Amino acid sequence: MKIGQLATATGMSTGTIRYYESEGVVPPPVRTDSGYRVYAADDIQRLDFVSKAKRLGLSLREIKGILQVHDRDEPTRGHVRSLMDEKLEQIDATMAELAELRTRLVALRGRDGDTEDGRPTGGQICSIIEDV
Amino acid sequence: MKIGQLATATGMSTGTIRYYESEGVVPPPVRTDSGYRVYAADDIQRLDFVSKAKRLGLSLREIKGILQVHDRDEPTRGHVRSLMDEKLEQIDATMAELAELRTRLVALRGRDGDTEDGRPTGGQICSIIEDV
DNA sequence: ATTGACCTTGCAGCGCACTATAAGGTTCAT
DNA sequence: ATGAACCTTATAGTGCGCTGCAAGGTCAAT
Repeated sequence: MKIGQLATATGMSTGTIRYYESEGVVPPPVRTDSGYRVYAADDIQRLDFVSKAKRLGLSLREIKGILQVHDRDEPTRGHVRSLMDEKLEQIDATMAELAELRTRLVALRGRDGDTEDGRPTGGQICSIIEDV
Repeated sequence: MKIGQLATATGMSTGTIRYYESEGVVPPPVRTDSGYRVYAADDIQRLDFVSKAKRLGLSLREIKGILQVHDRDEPTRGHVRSLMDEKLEQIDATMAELAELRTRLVALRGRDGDTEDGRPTGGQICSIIEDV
């Protein structure tokens, strides 16, 4: 299988696959005499794994980490579980931040600090933002 | 006031202020004969405005937009309100996405697809991720 | 006159995950 | 033999908001 076919099979671009190789996410494949990359069916699975992990919000760096554990023939489950715990914490933190921001925005949005024509007083730029 | 004093007054770095100038967020100030930037008290207020707007999650581009409205001597309130409405929509969308991701992560995390030692079967890399 | 603290410019680099482009080589069918 | 479709590499650019550096100019005090 050449890189174009692998790209079609996985829904990625050839550029992305080469980029993953440069980042060590996929190993350098065998080459033909003329230098073309040659892939095996395993590589489809590996790239599908990358796609799925990405959809779960894991970064390339994190995915590379999981794959390295796997490539060392160590079990990945524990590693992945703690990664997911981290992700969950991050998600909760982000959601809390967003919720707070939302509250602030809603409160400010409804305020009526400026004059009738929407112009603030006293040289302000926009009291909705400035009176925090 | 020279740029260092303005930086101290606003809690920004001189680099940031020069960057803002290059991006049109603050206008090019008057210069001394030797080329030093000279600022007025107004500029502190403008930069404080930028800080506050950033803390509300507005991008520099959006902040620049508000300031341009203000610099044209038009009222900013309506503009800022609709910007905030956009932000609120974005926040809600992001939070919904995160909530869904969270649900998926929690569900997957607790699963028990791999064998006793945390190793998946059938050549998989990590069934927690792959069995989606 | 020299030190030290400030100021100037322009340009490069960060992290992230790619995408795009140029300039060339290969393979296969016609 | 020619063309299309594929492949190769290296390099640069994207968006965001800065930060850091080098190489020099200025200003005030000593």
